[in-house]
Amino acid sequence: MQTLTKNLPKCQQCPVRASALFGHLNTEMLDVVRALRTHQLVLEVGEHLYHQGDSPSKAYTVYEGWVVLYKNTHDGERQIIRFALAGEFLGYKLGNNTVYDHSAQALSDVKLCSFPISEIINEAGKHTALLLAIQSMNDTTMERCHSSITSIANKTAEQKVAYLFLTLYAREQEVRATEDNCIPFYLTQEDIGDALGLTSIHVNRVVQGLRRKGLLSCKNRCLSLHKIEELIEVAKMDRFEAQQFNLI
Amino acid sequence: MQTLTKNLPKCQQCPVRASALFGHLNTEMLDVVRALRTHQLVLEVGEHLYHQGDSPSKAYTVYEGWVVLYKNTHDGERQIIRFALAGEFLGYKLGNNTVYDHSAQALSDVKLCSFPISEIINEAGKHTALLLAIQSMNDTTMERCHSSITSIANKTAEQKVAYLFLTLYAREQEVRATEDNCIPFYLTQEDIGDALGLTSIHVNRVVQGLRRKGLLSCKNRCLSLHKIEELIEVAKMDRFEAQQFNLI
DNA sequence: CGCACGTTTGATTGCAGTCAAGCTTTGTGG
DNA sequence: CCACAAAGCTTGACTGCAATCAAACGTGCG
Repeated sequence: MQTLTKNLPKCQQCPVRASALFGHLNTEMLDVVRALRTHQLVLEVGEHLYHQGDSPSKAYTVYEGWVVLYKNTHDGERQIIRFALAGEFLGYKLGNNTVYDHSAQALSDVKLCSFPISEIINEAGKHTALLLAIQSMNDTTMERCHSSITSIANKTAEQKVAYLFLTLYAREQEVRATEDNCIPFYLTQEDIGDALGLTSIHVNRVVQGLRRKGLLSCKNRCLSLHKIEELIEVAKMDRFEAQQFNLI
Repeated sequence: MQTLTKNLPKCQQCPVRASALFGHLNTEMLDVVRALRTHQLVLEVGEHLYHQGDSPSKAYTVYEGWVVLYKNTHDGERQIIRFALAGEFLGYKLGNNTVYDHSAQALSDVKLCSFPISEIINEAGKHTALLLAIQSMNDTTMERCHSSITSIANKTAEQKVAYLFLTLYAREQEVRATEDNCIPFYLTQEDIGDALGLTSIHVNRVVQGLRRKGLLSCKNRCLSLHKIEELIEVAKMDRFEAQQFNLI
């Protein structure tokens, strides 16, 4: 893990700002936030940002790359809780005697902006706008969690996989609109399985099925969705949710 | 839904205070909170507190009874997100153009304390202690959500059911310690199925299995766990989590 | 080149869903 | 207070989706 403290990029020109935590803060508030950002972190693929059981002291926004959050399970496997993409907020948890219930690991090379939690709290007390921004980010994460539960508990393997692809695709498109409807994709089939409660073998069969139907292609760490509408149908994603993700 | 505005119980003598959102606030802060609580609500079994799609304006703490939070699924069923027991906080979500992603319904007769969200925000800006209390409640809910995902995705039906029973039992014990290790239990087997992604028929078989092993009994809306240690083993609940729930 | 990691294929197994029907409890109205 | 309906629980037979086991194939990297 490498730490950068000099020549940090300006928040106002931040490429992920629009979709990031602090997206809808005004210029003045942005200065407050920037003052909190003490440094940037660089992680290589596979490196951990924190481990389950660590005491939290910093929160982070992903500047570039993908981070996976996971819990260790009873049988020595891992359950992936969520994927944090560019612009997203993670690690925010109050620290007195509490510890992280999950680990955070880099899925690609990752760059993060780092904020001391105690100072965030401090500033949030002074600026309602910041408080609202954080709470609103929290709400989004919570809703994603709810959708995750719903998906994992009630859908077939094909529906789950299609759903996951659609949501990752939509979230990635939001930060970096690509003309060729292709996004960088850092997950192995094992990762997908660990996120959805499936074996990588079954994920493989399902992904092949989706490919054969011409709905998507996925090679060279790059995912293309060819028929969004049909995928939404396959995933049994409801219209409201599809709209929230800007898919229709 | 009935609204009470007079002779509201004092927060300082609140039976659920210790485990409630505002449990670790000092007396002074408690007065601030009480001032926010404009009224109490009374719901009968089956009544809704709010529906998926409603705009949030109030947050609530459960004063007595059980509330179920659920999402409608693509196939017309429902996925239960969580159960809110006495002392818990729900409905807290920022309101500008956003709507609830789930519904809240009374599982028993329920009494709630009601707080305008905008005023909570206001006061949280003035009192860091309140901000921390809310954030800490948020963290707990989030962690429960993570555990839910892990349980639903990776456990067998028997493990999931045992796990759910243990957690509900522990949470209920926390507010009202019962000498006869028996808690009021408001769930049907259908509810359990909807929470865990199982059919009620399969839940039935599993519950019978646990009964036959002498691990628990459940009749007359009353649940007793006879062998906690063994249930923890069956549920594959890890020691750390069991400790968090005060089960060991 | 060879190893490690990820993907692919096939055969078999088993957990939980589905369908169908009977039983028990609860609660409501005559 | 009884009758009957509705809701919830229980049982059995059968089915199917996804796990498991086993092994081969690609591919990128040291």
